[in-house]
Amino acid sequence: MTSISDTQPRRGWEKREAILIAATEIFLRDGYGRASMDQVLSRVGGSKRTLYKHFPNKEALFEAVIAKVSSRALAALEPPSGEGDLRRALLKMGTDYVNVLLSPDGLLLYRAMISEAPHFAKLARRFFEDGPGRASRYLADYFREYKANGIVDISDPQIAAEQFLGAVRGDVHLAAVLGVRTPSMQLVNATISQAVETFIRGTAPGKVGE
Amino acid sequence: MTSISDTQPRRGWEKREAILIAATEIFLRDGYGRASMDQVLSRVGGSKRTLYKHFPNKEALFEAVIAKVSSRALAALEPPSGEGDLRRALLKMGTDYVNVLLSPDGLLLYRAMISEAPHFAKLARRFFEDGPGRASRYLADYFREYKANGIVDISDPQIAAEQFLGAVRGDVHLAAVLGVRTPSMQLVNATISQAVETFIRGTAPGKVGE
DNA sequence: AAAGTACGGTACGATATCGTACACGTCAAG
DNA sequence: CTTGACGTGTACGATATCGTACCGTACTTT
Repeated sequence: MTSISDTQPRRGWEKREAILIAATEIFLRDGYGRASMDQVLSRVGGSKRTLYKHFPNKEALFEAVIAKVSSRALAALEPPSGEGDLRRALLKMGTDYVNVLLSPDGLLLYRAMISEAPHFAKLARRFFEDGPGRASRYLADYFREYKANGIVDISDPQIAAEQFLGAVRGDVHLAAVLGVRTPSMQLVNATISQAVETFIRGTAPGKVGE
Repeated sequence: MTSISDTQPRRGWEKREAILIAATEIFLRDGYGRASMDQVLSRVGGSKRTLYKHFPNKEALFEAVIAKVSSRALAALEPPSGEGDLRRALLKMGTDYVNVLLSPDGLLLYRAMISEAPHFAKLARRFFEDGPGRASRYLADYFREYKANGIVDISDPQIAAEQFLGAVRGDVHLAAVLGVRTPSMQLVNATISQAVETFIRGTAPGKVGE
Protein backbone atom coordinates (compact mmCIF):
# COMPACT_ATOMS: atom_id res chain seq x y z
CA MET A 1 0.00 0.00 0.00
CA THR A 2 2.76 2.38 0.82
CA SER A 3 4.70 1.78 -2.35
CA ILE A 4 1.51 2.05 -4.30
CA SER A 5 1.01 5.63 -3.34
CA ASP A 6 4.41 6.39 -4.75
CA THR A 7 4.38 4.78 -8.14
CA GLN A 8 0.91 4.14 -9.35
CA PRO A 9 -0.90 7.29 -8.41
CA ARG A 10 2.08 9.34 -9.38
CA ARG A 11 1.81 8.42 -12.98
CA GLY A 12 -1.84 9.11 -12.98
CA TRP A 13 -1.23 12.37 -11.27
CA GLU A 14 1.42 13.43 -13.72
CA LYS A 15 -0.85 12.56 -16.58
CA ARG A 16 -3.61 14.53 -15.03
CA GLU A 17 -1.31 17.51 -14.65
CA ALA A 18 -0.21 17.24 -18.25
CA ILE A 19 -3.81 17.18 -19.40
CA LEU A 20 -4.58 20.19 -17.25
CA ILE A 21 -1.66 22.15 -18.64
CA ALA A 22 -2.57 21.42 -22.23
CA ALA A 23 -6.23 22.11 -21.56
CA THR A 24 -5.38 25.39 -19.89
CA GLU A 25 -3.42 26.53 -22.88
CA ILE A 26 -6.15 25.64 -25.34
CA PHE A 27 -9.20 26.65 -23.34
CA LEU A 28 -7.82 30.05 -22.46
CA ARG A 29 -6.54 30.70 -25.94
CA ASP A 30 -9.54 29.57 -27.97
CA GLY A 31 -12.36 29.81 -25.46
CA TYR A 32 -14.59 27.03 -24.25
CA GLY A 33 -16.63 26.84 -27.42
CA ARG A 34 -13.84 26.74 -29.96
CA ALA A 35 -11.61 24.48 -27.93
CA SER A 36 -12.15 20.79 -28.50
CA MET A 37 -11.30 17.73 -26.51
CA ASP A 38 -9.53 16.26 -29.52
CA GLN A 39 -7.38 19.34 -29.67
CA VAL A 40 -6.39 18.90 -26.05
CA LEU A 41 -5.74 15.27 -26.71
CA SER A 42 -3.55 15.80 -29.72
CA ARG A 43 -1.43 18.20 -27.72
CA VAL A 44 -1.03 16.13 -24.59
CA GLY A 45 -0.90 12.81 -26.39
CA GLY A 46 -2.55 9.67 -25.15
CA SER A 47 -5.99 8.29 -25.62
CA LYS A 48 -9.47 9.51 -25.06
CA ARG A 49 -10.02 6.81 -22.50
CA THR A 50 -7.52 8.27 -20.06
CA LEU A 51 -8.66 11.79 -20.76
CA TYR A 52 -12.22 10.96 -19.85
CA LYS A 53 -11.00 8.91 -16.93
CA HIS A 54 -9.46 11.96 -15.32
CA PHE A 55 -12.21 14.38 -16.32
CA PRO A 56 -15.65 12.96 -16.95
CA ASN A 57 -16.59 15.55 -19.55
CA LYS A 58 -15.64 18.81 -21.15
CA GLU A 59 -17.29 20.97 -18.53
CA ALA A 60 -15.46 19.27 -15.70
CA LEU A 61 -12.16 19.78 -17.47
CA PHE A 62 -12.94 23.43 -17.99
CA GLU A 63 -13.87 23.88 -14.35
CA ALA A 64 -10.63 22.27 -13.26
CA VAL A 65 -8.71 24.55 -15.58
CA ILE A 66 -10.41 27.64 -14.23
CA ALA A 67 -9.93 26.56 -10.64
CA LYS A 68 -6.23 26.06 -11.15
CA VAL A 69 -5.63 29.25 -13.08
CA SER A 70 -7.69 31.22 -10.61
CA SER A 71 -5.76 30.06 -7.59
CA ARG A 72 -2.52 30.69 -9.42
CA ALA A 73 -3.36 34.07 -10.86
CA LEU A 74 -5.21 35.55 -7.92
CA ALA A 75 -2.77 34.46 -5.24
CA ALA A 76 -0.89 37.74 -5.38
CA LEU A 77 -3.86 39.65 -3.97
CA GLU A 78 -3.03 40.13 -0.33
CA PRO A 79 -4.46 42.39 2.35
CA PRO A 80 -2.42 45.52 2.83
CA SER A 81 -0.16 45.30 5.84
CA GLY A 82 -0.90 47.58 8.73
CA GLU A 83 2.68 48.78 8.78
CA GLY A 84 3.66 51.81 6.78
CA ASP A 85 1.57 54.78 5.85
CA LEU A 86 -1.45 55.06 3.61
CA ARG A 87 0.50 56.00 0.52
CA ARG A 88 2.67 52.95 0.77
CA ALA A 89 -0.31 50.65 1.26
CA LEU A 90 -2.19 52.11 -1.67
CA LEU A 91 0.84 51.89 -3.90
CA LYS A 92 1.39 48.26 -3.07
CA MET A 93 -2.26 47.35 -3.33
CA GLY A 94 -2.65 49.16 -6.63
CA THR A 95 0.48 47.65 -8.07
CA ASP A 96 -0.45 44.14 -7.06
CA TYR A 97 -3.93 44.59 -8.42
CA VAL A 98 -2.82 45.86 -11.78
CA ASN A 99 -0.13 43.24 -12.06
CA VAL A 100 -2.70 40.53 -11.51
CA LEU A 101 -5.10 42.05 -14.02
CA LEU A 102 -2.49 42.59 -16.71
CA SER A 103 -0.64 39.32 -16.24
CA PRO A 104 -1.12 36.84 -19.08
CA ASP A 105 -3.13 34.56 -16.82
CA GLY A 106 -5.13 37.47 -15.51
CA LEU A 107 -6.12 38.67 -18.95
CA LEU A 108 -7.01 35.22 -20.22
CA LEU A 109 -8.91 34.37 -17.07
CA TYR A 110 -10.87 37.59 -17.24
CA ARG A 111 -11.91 36.97 -20.81
CA ALA A 112 -12.79 33.36 -20.16
CA MET A 113 -14.93 34.15 -17.14
CA ILE A 114 -16.84 36.91 -18.85
CA SER A 115 -17.40 34.76 -21.91
CA GLU A 116 -18.64 31.75 -20.00
CA ALA A 117 -20.35 33.47 -17.10
CA PRO A 118 -23.86 32.59 -18.32
CA HIS A 119 -23.04 28.89 -18.59
CA PHE A 120 -20.78 28.66 -15.55
CA ALA A 121 -22.50 30.86 -13.03
CA LYS A 122 -20.84 29.23 -10.06
CA LEU A 123 -17.38 29.70 -11.49
CA ALA A 124 -18.18 33.29 -12.33
CA ARG A 125 -19.26 33.99 -8.78
CA ARG A 126 -16.20 32.35 -7.29
CA PHE A 127 -13.96 34.23 -9.67
CA PHE A 128 -15.49 37.51 -8.60
CA GLU A 129 -15.34 36.71 -4.92
CA ASP A 130 -11.78 35.41 -5.02
CA GLY A 131 -10.54 38.15 -7.32
CA PRO A 132 -11.90 41.69 -7.46
CA GLY A 133 -14.28 41.14 -4.57
CA ARG A 134 -11.54 39.94 -2.27
CA ALA A 135 -9.20 42.76 -3.21
CA SER A 136 -11.82 45.40 -2.58
CA ARG A 137 -12.79 43.79 0.73
CA TYR A 138 -9.18 43.82 1.87
CA LEU A 139 -8.87 47.45 1.02
CA ALA A 140 -12.23 48.32 2.53
CA ASP A 141 -11.24 46.72 5.83
CA TYR A 142 -8.05 48.71 5.73
CA PHE A 143 -9.97 51.90 5.10
CA ARG A 144 -12.36 51.18 7.93
CA GLU A 145 -9.53 51.19 10.44
CA TYR A 146 -8.12 54.42 9.10
CA LYS A 147 -11.52 55.97 9.08
CA ALA A 148 -12.13 55.02 12.68
CA ASN A 149 -8.86 56.70 13.58
CA GLY A 150 -9.78 59.80 11.63
CA ILE A 151 -6.84 59.46 9.30
CA VAL A 152 -9.02 59.41 6.21
CA ASP A 153 -12.34 60.99 5.47
CA ILE A 154 -14.25 58.31 3.65
CA SER A 155 -17.99 58.08 3.45
CA ASP A 156 -18.32 54.43 2.49
CA PRO A 157 -15.13 52.36 2.75
CA GLN A 158 -16.37 49.56 0.51
CA ILE A 159 -17.30 51.94 -2.27
CA ALA A 160 -14.08 53.83 -1.81
CA ALA A 161 -12.05 50.65 -2.12
CA GLU A 162 -13.77 49.66 -5.34
CA GLN A 163 -13.28 53.14 -6.67
CA PHE A 164 -9.60 53.26 -5.94
CA LEU A 165 -9.09 49.90 -7.62
CA GLY A 166 -11.28 51.01 -10.49
CA ALA A 167 -9.22 54.18 -10.88
CA VAL A 168 -6.03 52.17 -10.89
CA ARG A 169 -7.48 49.93 -13.55
CA GLY A 170 -8.57 52.80 -15.74
CA ASP A 171 -9.03 51.85 -19.36
CA VAL A 172 -5.67 50.15 -19.54
CA HIS A 173 -7.10 46.81 -18.56
CA LEU A 174 -10.00 46.87 -20.99
CA ALA A 175 -7.72 47.93 -23.82
CA ALA A 176 -5.43 45.03 -23.05
CA VAL A 177 -8.30 42.55 -22.83
CA LEU A 178 -9.65 43.72 -26.17
CA GLY A 179 -6.20 43.53 -27.70
CA VAL A 180 -6.36 47.18 -28.65
CA ARG A 181 -3.04 48.00 -27.06
CA THR A 182 -0.60 46.55 -24.59
CA PRO A 183 0.30 48.99 -21.87
CA SER A 184 3.85 49.92 -21.08
CA MET A 185 5.26 49.63 -17.59
CA GLN A 186 5.85 53.35 -17.65
CA LEU A 187 2.22 54.20 -18.31
CA VAL A 188 1.06 51.70 -15.71
CA ASN A 189 3.31 53.13 -13.04
CA ALA A 190 2.30 56.68 -13.90
CA THR A 191 -1.33 55.66 -13.68
CA ILE A 192 -0.91 54.05 -10.30
CA SER A 193 0.98 56.91 -8.74
CA GLN A 194 -1.44 59.49 -10.06
CA ALA A 195 -4.38 57.49 -8.74
CA VAL A 196 -2.74 57.22 -5.34
CA GLU A 197 -2.08 60.94 -5.12
CA THR A 198 -5.56 61.91 -6.23
CA PHE A 199 -7.12 59.46 -3.82
CA ILE A 200 -5.03 60.54 -0.87
CA ARG A 201 -5.82 64.18 -1.45
CA GLY A 202 -9.43 63.34 -2.12
CA THR A 203 -9.85 61.51 1.17
CA ALA A 204 -7.67 63.65 3.38
CA PRO A 205 -9.63 64.89 6.39
CA GLY A 206 -10.34 68.56 5.93
CA LYS A 207 -10.54 71.15 8.64
CA VAL A 208 -12.97 70.01 11.26
CA GLY A 209 -15.14 73.06 11.34
CA GLU A 210 -15.79 73.21 7.63
CA MET B 1 -51.83 43.36 -50.91
CA THR B 2 -52.51 47.05 -51.03
CA SER B 3 -49.88 49.08 -52.79
CA ILE B 4 -47.76 47.69 -55.53
CA SER B 5 -44.59 49.67 -55.81
CA ASP B 6 -44.33 49.93 -52.10
CA THR B 7 -44.42 46.31 -51.17
CA GLN B 8 -41.53 44.83 -52.99
CA PRO B 9 -38.59 47.02 -52.10
CA ARG B 10 -39.92 47.61 -48.69
CA ARG B 11 -40.31 43.96 -48.05
CA GLY B 12 -36.67 43.25 -48.68
CA TRP B 13 -35.62 45.96 -46.28
CA GLU B 14 -38.08 44.89 -43.67
CA LYS B 15 -36.91 41.35 -44.00
CA ARG B 16 -33.37 42.45 -43.47
CA GLU B 17 -34.38 44.35 -40.37
CA ALA B 18 -36.30 41.38 -39.03
CA ILE B 19 -33.28 39.17 -39.54
CA LEU B 20 -31.08 41.70 -37.78
CA ILE B 21 -33.42 41.92 -34.82
CA ALA B 22 -33.65 38.18 -34.42
CA ALA B 23 -29.92 37.77 -34.87
CA THR B 24 -29.23 40.46 -32.30
CA GLU B 25 -31.36 38.69 -29.76
CA ILE B 26 -29.73 35.33 -30.34
CA PHE B 27 -26.13 36.42 -30.86
CA LEU B 28 -26.06 38.57 -27.75
CA ARG B 29 -27.84 36.01 -25.63
CA ASP B 30 -25.95 32.89 -26.65
CA GLY B 31 -22.71 34.29 -27.98
CA TYR B 32 -21.29 33.93 -31.45
CA GLY B 33 -20.23 30.34 -30.98
CA ARG B 34 -23.40 28.93 -29.53
CA ALA B 35 -25.72 30.88 -31.79
CA SER B 36 -26.57 29.20 -35.05
CA MET B 37 -27.90 30.45 -38.33
CA ASP B 38 -30.69 27.91 -38.19
CA GLN B 39 -31.69 29.30 -34.84
CA VAL B 40 -31.91 32.78 -36.29
CA LEU B 41 -33.84 31.40 -39.20
CA SER B 42 -36.36 29.54 -37.15
CA ARG B 43 -37.06 32.69 -35.20
CA VAL B 44 -37.39 35.08 -38.09
CA GLY B 45 -38.98 32.60 -40.45
CA GLY B 46 -38.21 32.36 -44.13
CA SER B 47 -35.61 30.42 -46.01
CA LYS B 48 -31.90 30.14 -45.90
CA ARG B 49 -31.64 31.56 -49.35
CA THR B 50 -32.91 34.95 -48.35
CA LEU B 51 -30.92 34.91 -45.15
CA TYR B 52 -27.70 34.36 -47.04
CA LYS B 53 -28.79 36.88 -49.62
CA HIS B 54 -28.88 39.65 -47.05
CA PHE B 55 -25.80 38.51 -45.16
CA PRO B 56 -23.25 36.44 -47.03
CA ASN B 57 -22.16 34.47 -43.97
CA LYS B 58 -22.33 34.20 -40.24
CA GLU B 59 -19.48 36.60 -39.59
CA ALA B 60 -21.06 39.32 -41.71
CA LEU B 61 -24.32 38.93 -39.84
CA PHE B 62 -22.52 39.19 -36.52
CA GLU B 63 -20.67 42.29 -37.62
CA ALA B 64 -23.91 43.91 -38.70
CA VAL B 65 -25.46 43.06 -35.35
CA ILE B 66 -22.54 44.53 -33.42
CA ALA B 67 -22.50 47.66 -35.55
CA LYS B 68 -26.16 48.29 -34.94
CA VAL B 69 -26.10 47.59 -31.23
CA SER B 70 -22.96 49.66 -30.79
CA SER B 71 -24.37 52.73 -32.44
CA ARG B 72 -27.55 52.34 -30.44
CA ALA B 73 -25.98 51.66 -27.06
CA LEU B 74 -23.06 54.07 -27.20
CA ALA B 75 -25.01 57.03 -28.53
CA ALA B 76 -25.63 58.40 -25.04
CA LEU B 77 -21.95 59.19 -24.52
CA GLU B 78 -21.63 62.89 -25.14
CA PRO B 79 -18.92 65.38 -24.38
CA PRO B 80 -19.59 67.36 -21.20
CA SER B 81 -20.97 70.77 -21.90
CA GLY B 82 -18.81 73.74 -21.02
CA GLU B 83 -21.66 75.27 -19.08
CA GLY B 84 -21.99 74.58 -15.40
CA ASP B 85 -19.34 73.81 -12.89
CA LEU B 86 -17.03 70.86 -12.59
CA ARG B 87 -19.23 68.95 -10.18
CA ARG B 88 -22.18 69.13 -12.50
CA ALA B 89 -20.14 67.99 -15.48
CA LEU B 90 -18.65 65.08 -13.60
CA LEU B 91 -22.03 64.01 -12.30
CA LYS B 92 -23.54 64.03 -15.74
CA MET B 93 -20.60 62.30 -17.36
CA GLY B 94 -20.45 59.65 -14.66
CA THR B 95 -24.17 59.02 -14.77
CA ASP B 96 -24.25 58.72 -18.53
CA TYR B 97 -21.27 56.44 -18.49
CA VAL B 98 -22.68 54.09 -15.90
CA ASN B 99 -26.07 54.06 -17.53
CA VAL B 100 -24.52 52.98 -20.80
CA LEU B 101 -22.43 50.31 -19.13
CA LEU B 102 -25.28 48.90 -17.08
CA SER B 103 -27.96 49.06 -19.75
CA PRO B 104 -29.04 45.70 -21.13
CA ASP B 105 -27.44 46.46 -24.47
CA GLY B 106 -24.32 47.74 -22.79
CA LEU B 107 -23.86 44.61 -20.72
CA LEU B 108 -24.51 42.28 -23.62
CA LEU B 109 -22.30 44.26 -25.96
CA TYR B 110 -19.49 44.30 -23.44
CA ARG B 111 -19.60 40.56 -23.01
CA ALA B 112 -19.84 39.91 -26.73
CA MET B 113 -16.92 42.13 -27.57
CA ILE B 114 -14.65 40.68 -24.92
CA SER B 115 -15.60 37.16 -25.94
CA GLU B 116 -15.01 37.69 -29.63
CA ALA B 117 -12.18 40.19 -29.50
CA PRO B 118 -9.58 37.68 -30.71
CA HIS B 119 -11.63 36.73 -33.76
CA PHE B 120 -13.03 40.19 -34.50
CA ALA B 121 -10.12 42.46 -33.81
CA LYS B 122 -11.47 45.28 -35.94
CA LEU B 123 -14.80 45.25 -34.17
CA ALA B 124 -13.07 45.18 -30.81
CA ARG B 125 -11.00 48.19 -31.67
CA ARG B 126 -13.98 50.13 -32.96
CA PHE B 127 -15.95 49.24 -29.87
CA PHE B 128 -13.20 50.54 -27.65
CA GLU B 129 -12.72 53.72 -29.63
CA ASP B 130 -16.43 54.48 -29.91
CA GLY B 131 -17.17 53.53 -26.32
CA PRO B 132 -14.78 53.87 -23.39
CA GLY B 133 -12.11 55.52 -25.48
CA ARG B 134 -14.44 58.22 -26.70
CA ALA B 135 -15.83 58.88 -23.24
CA SER B 136 -12.40 59.27 -21.72
CA ARG B 137 -11.26 61.50 -24.58
CA TYR B 138 -14.26 63.76 -24.06
CA LEU B 139 -13.51 64.06 -20.39
CA ALA B 140 -9.80 64.50 -20.95
CA ASP B 141 -10.43 67.40 -23.31
CA TYR B 142 -12.67 68.91 -20.71
CA PHE B 143 -9.99 68.52 -18.05
CA ARG B 144 -7.37 70.06 -20.28
CA GLU B 145 -9.31 73.30 -20.45
CA TYR B 146 -9.83 73.42 -16.72
CA LYS B 147 -6.20 72.61 -16.13
CA ALA B 148 -5.09 75.44 -18.41
CA ASN B 149 -7.27 77.78 -16.38
CA GLY B 150 -5.84 76.48 -13.13
CA ILE B 151 -9.21 75.31 -11.89
CA VAL B 152 -8.03 71.77 -11.39
CA ASP B 153 -4.64 70.38 -10.51
CA ILE B 154 -4.27 67.39 -12.77
CA SER B 155 -1.00 65.91 -13.82
CA ASP B 156 -2.18 63.98 -16.89
CA PRO B 157 -5.73 64.76 -18.07
CA GLN B 158 -6.10 61.61 -20.13
CA ILE B 159 -5.11 59.40 -17.22
CA ALA B 160 -7.29 61.40 -14.88
CA ALA B 161 -10.29 60.97 -17.16
CA GLU B 162 -9.85 57.22 -17.36
CA GLN B 163 -9.44 57.09 -13.61
CA PHE B 164 -12.57 59.01 -12.87
CA LEU B 165 -14.58 56.80 -15.19
CA GLY B 166 -12.91 53.76 -13.71
CA ALA B 167 -13.80 54.92 -10.23
CA VAL B 168 -17.39 55.46 -11.26
CA ARG B 169 -17.48 52.00 -12.73
CA GLY B 170 -16.04 50.40 -9.63
CA ASP B 171 -16.84 46.72 -9.31
CA VAL B 172 -20.51 47.25 -10.00
CA HIS B 173 -20.11 46.79 -13.71
CA LEU B 174 -18.04 43.64 -13.50
CA ALA B 175 -20.44 42.11 -11.00
CA ALA B 176 -23.30 42.80 -13.34
CA VAL B 177 -21.49 41.40 -16.35
CA LEU B 178 -20.66 38.25 -14.45
CA GLY B 179 -24.24 37.97 -13.24
CA VAL B 180 -23.09 38.01 -9.64
CA ARG B 181 -25.45 40.77 -8.66
CA THR B 182 -27.57 43.44 -10.25
CA PRO B 183 -26.90 46.84 -8.77
CA SER B 184 -29.60 49.01 -7.32
CA MET B 185 -30.12 52.55 -8.46
CA GLN B 186 -29.40 53.67 -4.93
CA LEU B 187 -25.98 52.06 -4.83
CA VAL B 188 -25.14 53.37 -8.27
CA ASN B 189 -26.05 56.92 -7.36
CA ALA B 190 -24.15 56.74 -4.11
CA THR B 191 -21.13 55.43 -5.98
CA ILE B 192 -21.25 58.21 -8.52
CA SER B 193 -21.62 61.01 -6.02
CA GLN B 194 -18.87 59.68 -3.81
CA ALA B 195 -16.54 59.35 -6.79
CA VAL B 196 -17.30 62.90 -7.81
CA GLU B 197 -16.58 64.29 -4.37
CA THR B 198 -13.37 62.36 -3.94
CA PHE B 199 -12.20 63.36 -7.39
CA ILE B 200 -12.99 67.02 -6.93
CA ARG B 201 -11.20 67.16 -3.63
CA GLY B 202 -8.35 65.13 -5.01
CA THR B 203 -7.80 67.48 -7.93
CA ALA B 204 -8.49 70.76 -6.22
CA PRO B 205 -5.51 73.07 -6.60
CA GLY B 206 -3.84 73.11 -3.20
CA LYS B 207 -1.42 75.61 -1.75
CA VAL B 208 1.42 76.07 -4.13
CA GLY B 209 4.25 75.40 -1.78
CA GLU B 210 2.97 72.14 -0.38
C1' DA C 1 5.13 -16.01 -12.93
C1' DA C 2 0.17 -14.54 -13.10
C1' DA C 3 -3.09 -11.19 -13.04
C1' DG C 4 -5.10 -6.95 -12.79
C1' DT C 5 -4.78 -2.21 -14.13
C1' DA C 6 -3.64 1.94 -16.52
C1' DC C 7 -2.68 3.49 -21.02
C1' DG C 8 -2.56 4.09 -26.24
C1' DG C 9 -4.68 4.24 -30.76
C1' DT C 10 -8.54 4.22 -33.36
C1' DA C 11 -13.05 3.42 -34.87
C1' DC C 12 -17.77 4.60 -34.17
C1' DG C 13 -22.59 6.61 -33.16
C1' DA C 14 -25.10 10.51 -32.54
C1' DT C 15 -25.59 15.06 -33.30
C1' DA C 16 -24.91 19.82 -34.89
C1' DT C 17 -23.40 23.32 -37.90
C1' DC C 18 -22.37 26.16 -42.20
C1' DG C 19 -23.39 27.15 -46.64
C1' DT C 20 -25.25 25.34 -51.24
C1' DA C 21 -28.57 23.22 -54.32
C1' DC C 22 -32.96 22.02 -56.03
C1' DA C 23 -37.83 22.20 -56.80
C1' DC C 24 -41.91 24.99 -56.24
C1' DG C 25 -45.02 29.08 -55.58
C1' DT C 26 -46.04 34.22 -56.04
C1' DC C 27 -46.12 38.48 -58.28
C1' DA C 28 -45.03 42.41 -61.30
C1' DA C 29 -43.68 43.60 -66.12
C1' DG C 30 -43.42 43.25 -71.17
C1' DC D 1 -49.74 34.84 -71.50
C1' DT D 2 -45.04 34.37 -70.92
C1' DT D 3 -41.07 35.56 -68.34
C1' DG D 4 -38.06 36.55 -64.98
C1' DA D 5 -37.07 37.92 -60.31
C1' DC D 6 -37.78 36.84 -55.65
C1' DG D 7 -39.12 34.11 -51.54
C1' DT D 8 -40.00 29.41 -49.29
C1' DG D 9 -39.06 24.82 -47.71
C1' DT D 10 -36.20 21.19 -47.55
C1' DA D 11 -32.62 18.18 -48.74
C1' DC D 12 -27.76 17.72 -48.97
C1' DG D 13 -22.47 17.68 -48.62
C1' DA D 14 -18.80 18.55 -45.90
C1' DT D 15 -17.11 18.93 -41.62
C1' DA D 16 -16.62 18.97 -36.60
C1' DT D 17 -17.54 17.60 -32.02
C1' DC D 18 -18.62 14.85 -27.71
C1' DG D 19 -18.38 10.76 -25.49
C1' DT D 20 -18.21 5.46 -25.85
C1' DA D 21 -16.37 1.02 -27.31
C1' DC D 22 -12.94 -2.18 -28.59
C1' DC D 23 -8.55 -4.22 -28.50
C1' DG D 24 -3.78 -4.65 -27.77
C1' DT D 25 0.40 -3.28 -24.75
C1' DA D 26 3.30 -2.00 -20.83
C1' DC D 27 3.75 -1.89 -16.08
C1' DT D 28 2.80 -2.96 -11.03
C1' DT D 29 1.37 -5.94 -7.44
C1' DT D 30 0.71 -10.39 -5.39
